[in-house]
Amino acid sequence: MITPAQRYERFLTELKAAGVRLTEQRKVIVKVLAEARDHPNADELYHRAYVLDGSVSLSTVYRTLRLLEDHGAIQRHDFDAGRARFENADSDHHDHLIDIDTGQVIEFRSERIEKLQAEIAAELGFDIVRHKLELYGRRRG
Amino acid sequence: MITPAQRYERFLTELKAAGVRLTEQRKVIVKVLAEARDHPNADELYHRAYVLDGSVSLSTVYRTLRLLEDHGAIQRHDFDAGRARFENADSDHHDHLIDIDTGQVIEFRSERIEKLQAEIAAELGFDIVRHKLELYGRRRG
DNA sequence: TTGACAGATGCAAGTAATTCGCAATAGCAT
DNA sequence: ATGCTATTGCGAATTACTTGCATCTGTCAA
Repeated sequence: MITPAQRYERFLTELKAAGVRLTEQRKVIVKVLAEARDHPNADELYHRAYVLDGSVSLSTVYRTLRLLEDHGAIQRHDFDAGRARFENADSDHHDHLIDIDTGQVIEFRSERIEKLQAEIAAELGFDIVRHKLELYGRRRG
Repeated sequence: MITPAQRYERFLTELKAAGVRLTEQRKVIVKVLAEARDHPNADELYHRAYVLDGSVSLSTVYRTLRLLEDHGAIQRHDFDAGRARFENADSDHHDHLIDIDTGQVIEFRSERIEKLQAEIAAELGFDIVRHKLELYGRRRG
């Protein structure tokens, strides 16, 4: 199991190797991302980073998010339209189940669904580059 | 196979039955939607409607889209973040495969995937209310 | 058919999320 | 330490959509 600290180091190493300048602000934002156990949006990330370092601005959060996304370090989601959410991309691929009553996001993975998707795309003459599978449900009770 | 004209009449009947006022603008917008074979966004719908009736405004397009969505007559999609697209909701449920090179949207349906999704949700203790499955792919060549 | 009125419309202004221009600042290689 | 260039914060701009308000128009009762 990878720890937040390990993930943080891994992020920095990766960025450095890519020739990215390691500014104080980027380090803080990356740290916040590495420690996130949820799927925060830009504003939430900004607030968490600001607490650690008041020199972080929202603009830089947005710029850093794009940078990290371009480097494949994080993943962007659009669960609810109008507000992107982010998560580390180092873990295995998974899909999401969103509790429509609480907004809670549950991660899951199904080999069978992955395989079926590839089959369907192949039948239509396509190769899948990425996909989005979100289940919106209500807890049984 | 339902024709655009039939779909148009069905829309009007449905709205009238719901006590919705049938204004000239709404009729034009509904007509454009009934005839759409693609998944147009608000702006595209506005332009198509404007050609038929210059008294249609973008505001009314947005207001009508929300009205129709609330009545379950159309479906909203957020394929690419930032721009919602719409389609008639009268056809059977289907998912979408988006060609990342051309933006073309292909519809498909897989019973097996639908069933798997329900199974997965059940395992996690949820009932699915709705879901979103979008495959983003590239044509084989 | 007409008249009244609640609900719908266009316009322009307002939001919310995100991006951008620019002058000041700070990594990092030397 | 120094210089070059990328990066930053700020506020303004952009995009997609929503809303306030005065005016207009379906609809229904007479």
